[in-house]
Amino acid sequence: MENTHVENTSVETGKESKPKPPCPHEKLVYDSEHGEYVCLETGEVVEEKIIDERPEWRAFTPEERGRRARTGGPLTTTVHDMGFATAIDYSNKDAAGRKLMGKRQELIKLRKWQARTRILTSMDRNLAQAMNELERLGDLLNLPSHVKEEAARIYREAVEKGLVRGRSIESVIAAAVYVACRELKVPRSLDEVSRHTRIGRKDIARCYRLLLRELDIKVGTTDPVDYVPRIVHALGLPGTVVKRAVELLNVAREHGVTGGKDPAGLAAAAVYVAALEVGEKRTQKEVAHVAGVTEVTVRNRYKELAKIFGLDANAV
DNA sequence: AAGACGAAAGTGGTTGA
DNA sequence: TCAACAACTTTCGTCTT
Repeated sequence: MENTHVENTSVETGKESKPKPPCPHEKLVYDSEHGEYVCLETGEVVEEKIIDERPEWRAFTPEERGRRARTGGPLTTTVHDMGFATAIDYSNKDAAGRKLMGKRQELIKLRKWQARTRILTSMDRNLAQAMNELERLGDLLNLPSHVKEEAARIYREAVEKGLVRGRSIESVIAAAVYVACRELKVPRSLDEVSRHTRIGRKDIARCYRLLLRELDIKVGTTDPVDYVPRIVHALGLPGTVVKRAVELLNVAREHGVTGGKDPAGLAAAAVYVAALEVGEKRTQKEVAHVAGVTEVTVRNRYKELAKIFGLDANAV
């Protein structure tokens, strides 16, 4: 990674060097597998520790309870009532610990209403269940929290428009997750999403299209570039490979060979070539495996890339 | 022996009548 | 709704390292 800096600056010094920041981080790509942002200019990992905004739900023992650093629920849309919930407990004390003076009857009545209104409408009930499912699915897919938030927002909107009626919560949630991934450029394939649900890819795809249409959401076609960091990382390759692979993909796009092709396959081939170039060879099979395509597809894309760049075995 | 390459047949999804 | 179609996969054989 460091060499890249050196390379860059030494090239740039041609035009009278003012000390630029080593990496402006203008083009960042999210490596969702590891919760990192990777800079396309330098391949540098920008931020590794994404803050975990999830609540600290669990405290099984009194000691654990004491150790919980944060208080209060997170104010997020992934909690069905936005995190606003008041509980009237059974100690008959108010928040300051003073005894509540009202008649017992009154308190009992209050509690009853509280229980009744906490999950007020069927919509709230639906959302509560959906958020549960979203949390589960999000964990299995290693989704960063902002994606889950977006999925939650989409789902909420879907419910409000009555799109869930007649469909299973699970399938709409899965579709919402998929939409959020596409929107936020966190590459997850339809297959990956469906693998963790009981819903087939077909149903999810149908719901996905429905959401796009009904909620008027636009998602760009998947950019192969988005897959690159994930593949590179999975292969344990240096960040320079990311940079090079992205360059290759951009040139390839200009030559118009990327249309209609599986983006994962394209990314895989680019990574394969880039790895070869930096002398960190990986087999086609390895690359294909982590990219979720077959060896043959990698090969075909590779052939097309090779034609453009006129590279035979050499060419560094 | 393992990887790279290519041909041929099969599969799931999209498109256009 | 059906057929044509393109892209991808599976399978298998051959060549190279």
